[in-house]
Amino acid sequence: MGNPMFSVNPLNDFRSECKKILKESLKKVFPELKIKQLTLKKPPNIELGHLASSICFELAKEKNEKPLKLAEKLVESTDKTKLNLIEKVVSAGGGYINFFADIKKFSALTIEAIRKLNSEYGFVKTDKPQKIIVEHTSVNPIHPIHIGQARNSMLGDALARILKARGHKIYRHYYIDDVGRQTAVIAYGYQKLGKPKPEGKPDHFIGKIYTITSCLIEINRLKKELKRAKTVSAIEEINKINRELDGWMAVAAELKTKFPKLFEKLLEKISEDEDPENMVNELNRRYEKGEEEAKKLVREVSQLCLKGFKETLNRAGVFYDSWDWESELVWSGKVKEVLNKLKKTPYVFSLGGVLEFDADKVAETYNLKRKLGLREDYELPSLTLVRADGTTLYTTRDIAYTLLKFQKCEKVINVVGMEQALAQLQLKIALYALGHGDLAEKLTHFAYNLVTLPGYKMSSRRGRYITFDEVMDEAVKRAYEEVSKRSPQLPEEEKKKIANLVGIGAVRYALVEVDPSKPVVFTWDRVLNFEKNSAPYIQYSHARACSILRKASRKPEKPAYELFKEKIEHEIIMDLASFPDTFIEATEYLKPNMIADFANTLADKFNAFYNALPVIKAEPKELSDARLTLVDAVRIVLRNSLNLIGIIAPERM
RNA sequence: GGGCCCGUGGCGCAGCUUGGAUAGCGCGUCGGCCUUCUAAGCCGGAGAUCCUGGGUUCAAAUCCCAGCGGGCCCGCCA
Repeated sequence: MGNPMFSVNPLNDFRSECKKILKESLKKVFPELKIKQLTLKKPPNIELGHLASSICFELAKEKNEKPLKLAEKLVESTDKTKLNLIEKVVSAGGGYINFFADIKKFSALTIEAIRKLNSEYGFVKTDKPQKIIVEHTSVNPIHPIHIGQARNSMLGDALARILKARGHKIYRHYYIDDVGRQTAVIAYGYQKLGKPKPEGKPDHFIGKIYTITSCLIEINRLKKELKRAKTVSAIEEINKINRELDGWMAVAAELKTKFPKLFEKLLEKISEDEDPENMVNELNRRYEKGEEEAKKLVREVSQLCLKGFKETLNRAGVFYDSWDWESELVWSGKVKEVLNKLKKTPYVFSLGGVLEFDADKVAETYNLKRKLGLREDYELPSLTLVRADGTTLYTTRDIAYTLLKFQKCEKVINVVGMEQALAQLQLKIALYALGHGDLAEKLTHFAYNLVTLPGYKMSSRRGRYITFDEVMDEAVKRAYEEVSKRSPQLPEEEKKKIANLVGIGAVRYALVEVDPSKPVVFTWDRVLNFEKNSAPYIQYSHARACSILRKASRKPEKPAYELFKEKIEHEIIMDLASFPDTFIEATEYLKPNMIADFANTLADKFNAFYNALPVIKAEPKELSDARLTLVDAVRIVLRNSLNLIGIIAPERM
């Protein structure tokens, strides 16, 4: 047969051989049987075998025989002369067929593949590479990125990394939402303050102004509404407004204590205006129209904020290929164009001066409900496309943006919070209405759940959030203390470098490790976890592997893999061989958390191995050599898997 | 009211797409291990109606139906 010297997917090689052998046996025992797809799984315990088939359970009924009897027959009829990677085949349990790998050959195949492919091991290339845009983060440039939004960045960046490793051409896009009322609010406040030079990090500075301005405008608006309600004595409405007002007054009090100077100044300046809310709306209208003065103002604020974002994201290891301004879509007429096309369809209607899009009708007409996973009797809400004052809404502009994205790629992945699921669905349906059903099918909403603070939701408008920056600061600080304590001999520069990649790694890991569909309650000890099931734990395992290799100070010359007799060694080899499988699955199902999980499991096993068995001093030397190659392979796979989720693997810590 | 998502030891999670052998892991807890390659570590113990009830199946944490609990959405916000 002739084994190749190395393999891109050792487990798959073994699995293929098992399937082939099993198929031949089946053919021998049941010549008339037409064999469907065989799936082999890992038994719960490696002592039972490396792969197992449960086919006999299915066959039992049809053949009217006990599963175990069938398994025994099939095992007996295997052609032992054809076994290569397989050491033996046995029947077991109630009727499983278990395959044992030949440890010597399988280890050689796996370890040599890893050491040969090195930084490419595991990253099995797709046979249909695509151009894919991953749009992620896209935080509005009105306040710093908070820890909830950081989940978006971490997931989006990890997705981009794994898809790239899979062989796709990836473009990372940041959509700058500089159009809309929220941006007008911050621009208004910034102007009222006389366009001040930022104190501290610009996005943090902007964030304070935004929250205070937004709060003051809200209070002003509610007070007016209250007055109006009182003139008509609408009791229920008065109560409702009062409750809301109380809430905002509490926010105002909070903000006043936190930022007294800024608060006082903004209060004074905003009080000069009779109707600040209208000023904001006016500014929004002027910006959409592209009036020079408005453009200059809004862009100035946005740029300031973005400067802060870039600093934060670069620090976290997140970079982009393109920063797309939403305003460009409006000014270039792309939004208008889309709107005109939509108006020509039978799905757009005018209601009280606003333009509405009848998503339900489109879904009915094109028979989309089943396809989109909705019940037939579910009525989709309509989508407002244009306000009474002629300005557009976010999703309207997003339709134009989506079409623009598809000019550059074949597939779009939007990393957007789960709470926007309906809007993302309406966007998709709008594409069908425009005759771009083909594109709609290549548009993926990668949804993730909220990060909440214990007891309450984060709210940018209320200034209640924990910033990504402060979380990273705290994590790096803690990592520094830890490194200083554990490795005082290291030079200061190196300690800082390690603290940085460990601290940030911890934060990244904490945010990708959980299934995106599950909510995360932010607690400091969760993100600052430096013990098991954390990036530092995996990084530490990697550093330990490096340390062994460093101290060995010799190349493994004659590794004798047949000397791997320990269960833990076999388990590690199996894990290492499985990495390509895990990678492919994580990529195809868009599950970056699988990678985190894999790395953690491998680190666990490696630490158990580290503790139980000597490497450098193992006897005979051929075993020591074999273990050295195993350690080297673990080192490579830990590093590769960490890199996939944007975490750096240090050689010392 | 309707839609989407989640529900696994005291707490936090994995497993569910593709049903299969004793349901994995972390925190906490109890007890051990630094004169041997970094103790950010390792080993062992205690601890589970896999939300409930039906159904499908030789086999259900996993698939289907109904219900319960929690979150999110249903805006001329994003």
